[in-house]
Amino acid sequence: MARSQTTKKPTRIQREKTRSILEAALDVFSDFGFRGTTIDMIAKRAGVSKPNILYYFDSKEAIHKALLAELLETWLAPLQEIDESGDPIEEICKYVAQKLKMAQNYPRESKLFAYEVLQGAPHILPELEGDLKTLVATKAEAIAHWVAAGKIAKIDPHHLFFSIWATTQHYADFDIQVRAVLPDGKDPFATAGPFLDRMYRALLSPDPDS
Amino acid sequence: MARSQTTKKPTRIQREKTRSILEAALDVFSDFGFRGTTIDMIAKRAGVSKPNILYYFDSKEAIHKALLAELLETWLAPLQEIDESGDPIEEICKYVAQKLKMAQNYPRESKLFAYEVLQGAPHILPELEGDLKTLVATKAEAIAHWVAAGKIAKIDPHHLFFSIWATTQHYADFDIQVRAVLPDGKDPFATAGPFLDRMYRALLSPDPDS
DNA sequence: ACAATACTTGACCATACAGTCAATAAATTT
DNA sequence: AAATTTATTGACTGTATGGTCAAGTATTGT
Repeated sequence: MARSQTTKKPTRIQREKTRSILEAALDVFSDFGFRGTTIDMIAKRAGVSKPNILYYFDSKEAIHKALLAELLETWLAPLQEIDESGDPIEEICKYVAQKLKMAQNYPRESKLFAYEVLQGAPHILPELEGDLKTLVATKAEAIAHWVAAGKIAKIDPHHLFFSIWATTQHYADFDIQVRAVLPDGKDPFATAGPFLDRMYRALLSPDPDS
Repeated sequence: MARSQTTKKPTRIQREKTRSILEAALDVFSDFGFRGTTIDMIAKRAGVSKPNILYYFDSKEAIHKALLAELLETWLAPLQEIDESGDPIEEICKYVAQKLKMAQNYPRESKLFAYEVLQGAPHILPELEGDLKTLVATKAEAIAHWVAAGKIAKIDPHHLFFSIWATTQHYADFDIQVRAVLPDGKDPFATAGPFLDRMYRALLSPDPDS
């Protein structure tokens, strides 16, 4: 029995099944949350039996953890790309655009993350207080330099990031509300792009007097 | 047996108990979500037995619905106050400040709402597509007038609301993440206030050329 | 004081669900 | 093709939990 994490190298079937289970689990977890999801839902979605799922993962929680671990890497990638030597406003706007695209193309990941944080981040609090905090601190430093050099307006870098995360992920996490409120036929993402671009350019443009 | 919604007028005990149960339920639901909450948790929190809870409410779902119904009223109140005849930028900034204060003082309500919408708004979708949509349409109209009159910059009113909801509620819903990332000793709400005020003033200030 | 009504809860029931196990089937190795 | 290892699942177990019930206690009205 090569159940879940043995030290052996995975077979072809193991790799494929693991992937398809994670894929199905992401579907279900992002819709119903951890507690709202049953292993049977994941099994049905993946087209296998429940014991088969538990042959590849030790528990429901193990699947959840695996998803979150994968998630964090891709989720933070765009932030790393912010380049202090580039043009400040273009760098930030590029980041905003990237985050919005991610909300559009990876809404399941966004919602999984939202559930986790709402819950109090039981699984990823250490990562938030560790990797994320230091990464943000570094980038906040860069932005502080831009401010000090008068290249952008005097704004708090941390709250800048919070506002970007909030405004972009909102379109994934609160998708139902956005579509309920928006006039019929108006595409959320297509119209959000220009709005956010304009908002951050206005916010960051340095004061005339300085 | 005067179980839950009979047509009789409620006794003193009924009013008090109902309130204390809802209070306890808000605590627990906002922390663990609907599925993550058990009636026993609510009972323990409220200091009564489980059957006693079910004496006042027909089901766990009934408690949840009651909370959401209450919530929506208070939640939308600040939006109604936006006054087209007032100063545009001051009206919007007042709204932002009010929403931020609500996130600070009523984080449980914010999280309850977040869970509900993440879930796909199973209980309040009708209200979102009805009351909320029309209210937003009205206020969006007012903002469109301000834009047309050149009093504020050309921005999409709907996305303006989305960004305000996102940025303010973020501090309640993602509280754990905000505190994990923010440098020690820096108060989230105290520092968010000025940031958001500045952001929306920058966004809304009319272009010099127009 | 007495009755009637409102309130409270321990014990219970039925179901849902995470996780196990033994027995079978499919791959893979020899 | 036999042996071995890997994969698969039906049937099962134990527990958690939403909800009921009957039997008691407090409160209120007269």
